[in-house]
Amino acid sequence: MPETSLERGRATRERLLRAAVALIGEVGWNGVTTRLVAERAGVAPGVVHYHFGSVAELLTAASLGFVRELIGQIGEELSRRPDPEAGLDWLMGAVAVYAGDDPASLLVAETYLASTRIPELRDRLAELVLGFRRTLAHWLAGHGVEDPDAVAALLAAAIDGLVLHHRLDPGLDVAALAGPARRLLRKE
Amino acid sequence: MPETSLERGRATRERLLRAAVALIGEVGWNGVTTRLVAERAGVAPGVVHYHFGSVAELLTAASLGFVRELIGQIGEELSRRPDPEAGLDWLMGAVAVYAGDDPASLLVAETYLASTRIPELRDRLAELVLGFRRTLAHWLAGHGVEDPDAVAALLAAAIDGLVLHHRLDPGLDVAALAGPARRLLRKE
DNA sequence: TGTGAATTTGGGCAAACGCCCAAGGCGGTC
DNA sequence: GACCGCCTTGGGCGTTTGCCCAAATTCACA
Repeated sequence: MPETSLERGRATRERLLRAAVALIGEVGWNGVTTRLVAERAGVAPGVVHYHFGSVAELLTAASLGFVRELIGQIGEELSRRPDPEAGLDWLMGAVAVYAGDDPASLLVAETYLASTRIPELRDRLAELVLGFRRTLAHWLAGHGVEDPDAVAALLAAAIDGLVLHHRLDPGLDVAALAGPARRLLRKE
Repeated sequence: MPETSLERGRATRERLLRAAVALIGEVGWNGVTTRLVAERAGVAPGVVHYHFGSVAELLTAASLGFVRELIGQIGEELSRRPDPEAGLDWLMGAVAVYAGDDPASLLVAETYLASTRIPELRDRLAELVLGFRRTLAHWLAGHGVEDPDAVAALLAAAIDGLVLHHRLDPGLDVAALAGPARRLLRKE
């Protein structure tokens, strides 16, 4: 299996990123240590600081990559729905699937919080969230919803908030909120 | 100023709790250390583990106390409003005041996140949030809003989500969202 | 088969961590 | 004034942390 050093390096870097994504959700942003992520990736501890300047840098890259992909997938799913009502139903259903204690939900929450302490992360995350809100607003506007920007901001915030609350109250029936949420789509 | 040992102890404990509240917002849950909180409170490091079993215990007590008071104040303010529309306006205005990077907002966010790793904290926080949602639902129901429970859940989630998003995008005009949010209050 | 650049190894370092504890105040009670 | 219980002090213990680095390894290429 011929393999150049560069390719091996790239593959190792990728393994570190994947290990970091998994661990942020499992043990939290501050729980991910040099040695832990190295062990999970199956490499020696020193490798971490060869590929990344610091642990924080690794975590930043890993979390941003994950959030970017997640947002892209949501946007794609929404664009497939025939109307905003169907989109809202799907959205609430998707949020309901995440109990709030799954690694994906936790990673997103951890990233939000960590972004308050890491300027670089905050700026990049802000771009992503802003882009998502714009996508949402554009999609709403295309279906005749009034005040699409404001409704998009409310929906985006509600989604993130629901993930947090669902964790605290697993009995919360998120999917059932789609009905009242539809009121946001109606005209004056 | 005659003062018994018990009174002095109580005062010190209170100082530690206040210092912890301030520091959680400033440096984050995991950034609060034994020595840091002791220095802020103006006491020797050993005092922390005399009054509290562990640092986590101190942080749990401090954050829960703060959130409890905050929720109580919000509920009180809402009950003073003549109708849900006015309440919503006040609520959004209050959220808008918090830029998301103030200690209070950060403390709430930190507490949410920490609660995913500390069962004791999660249970107590869940009680508080559930209570707030019930207060909100009761207030909405009293004004003839349909599906008060669902609307309360959506509003509570949106508030927390907006605090997070406002931090990422300081340009977000939260107060302006009150208009579209009113649609949630209307009858079918 | 040798050379060199990229990658990997694993131990080492200083700093910071939570928690502990013997010793020392500091009032209120006899 | 001696005692007693509560509170406070500040240093110490063992552990873990991020990051470093000289040496070893790997593989394409000469």
